[in-house]
Amino acid sequence: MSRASDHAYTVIRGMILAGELPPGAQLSEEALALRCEVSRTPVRDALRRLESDLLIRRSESQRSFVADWSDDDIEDAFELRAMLEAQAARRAATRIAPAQLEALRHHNRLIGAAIAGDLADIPAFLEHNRAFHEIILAAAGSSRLASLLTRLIEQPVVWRTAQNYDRENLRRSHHEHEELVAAFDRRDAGWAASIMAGHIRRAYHAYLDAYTAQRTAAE
Amino acid sequence: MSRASDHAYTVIRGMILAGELPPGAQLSEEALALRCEVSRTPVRDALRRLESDLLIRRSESQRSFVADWSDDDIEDAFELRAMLEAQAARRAATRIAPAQLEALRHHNRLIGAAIAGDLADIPAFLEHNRAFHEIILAAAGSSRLASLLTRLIEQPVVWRTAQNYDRENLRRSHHEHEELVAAFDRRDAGWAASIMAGHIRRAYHAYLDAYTAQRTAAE
DNA sequence: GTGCAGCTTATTGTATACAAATGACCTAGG
DNA sequence: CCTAGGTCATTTGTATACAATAAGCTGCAC
Repeated sequence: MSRASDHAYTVIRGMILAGELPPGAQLSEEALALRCEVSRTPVRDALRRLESDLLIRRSESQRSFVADWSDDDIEDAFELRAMLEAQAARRAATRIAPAQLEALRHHNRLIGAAIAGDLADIPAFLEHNRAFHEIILAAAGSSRLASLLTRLIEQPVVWRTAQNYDRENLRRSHHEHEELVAAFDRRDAGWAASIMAGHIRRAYHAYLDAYTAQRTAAE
Repeated sequence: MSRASDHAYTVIRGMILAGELPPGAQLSEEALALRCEVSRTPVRDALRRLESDLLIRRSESQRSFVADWSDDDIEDAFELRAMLEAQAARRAATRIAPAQLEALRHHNRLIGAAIAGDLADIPAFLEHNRAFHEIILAAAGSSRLASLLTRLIEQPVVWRTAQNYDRENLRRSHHEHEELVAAFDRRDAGWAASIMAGHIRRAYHAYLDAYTAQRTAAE
């Protein structure tokens, strides 16, 4: 979209993801406009988009608040994501182009490289992981599915999960990607869907472990 | 939302659903503002919402067009809807309150009444059918699921389907609702999900039949 | 002390003017 | 006749002023 509106979207989204705007905080259009150095109009636009991303919720009187997620909400989000990503993998298995398959192999090789050293390169892992899943979503060839899924991925909780991955989970994730590539190579839709569902559910439990550890540590 | 913006949303949405704005038509904010007798600001707001509903698509240069749906798109929408509504039924089965169960029975009785006479009362059928599915979605207790599903239901194609239901499909729909109530009554999540998935897929084929008949008649 | 009424203030909704960008058309040159 | 370039019209983006509405607060009555 346009410059000012995009800028506002990126800035506000960044502040939410960074925790600068904590869950439950009220958002004033005027304050955000000052912060982003644009007028209220593009800020309103950005808020609507963030609301559709479920990063913001609005009260019945149209005031905006940073969404806060209960444990049930988080489980719910992972459950839906598992279902939809599995469906994406199912569709992709019979539609994926050779070039896309090669691109998957490429990104997973780089994921392997990122986690190979003594200190894992988490930003590189995240980037190639994102690209990997994006290719599958593109190969699924369903704009509706893509539209639904982008509302569930890269949300605060999901985004933070990988930050807390331990070495074992990084290795498993890399291995599951390899299995996905194998399933795509054989054009086995059921296999691809099963691996993907498990892949997301494992990520959920990895998140739970990390989150529980954090909460315990905070006490 | 607010008065003018809501009004614009309702009017534009109505024009699209009624076919007054045909698929592929370009939408000018100014023209719609005149038509709705409001300024461009609430029209822009309404267009963003309709875009998020997938009723409108925007070109890369931000111009708005009425979305047109290929046969694949339609199959895709029904497939996703079947998956998500089945998930809603699965969750609802173990969470539904006695009062909600009774409300389901109530609406399905009225559906039965609406299709009992020689001439079926389609508006009543649609209204109680909508209420029936809405109760299940509420009982599922997942705002995320609700948010995703509302983007798929009541879209042009889905909406037109019931208009073309023949007596046999109306009767089947009523019967499937009864089975859903039975599954909820037994708290059988798997059963409820299966019935719901079949319910939506049957609706898809009913749509296909009606659509094919229309196309054949048009030649 | 509690609760309600009315006012004050903060916040969002709408209209309008203007700026920027895009697309179409038309003309000039090959 | 076709293409390239530029100009003009159309359309969307942004800023700002003003209107409407909702939240919060103060003070009064009970």
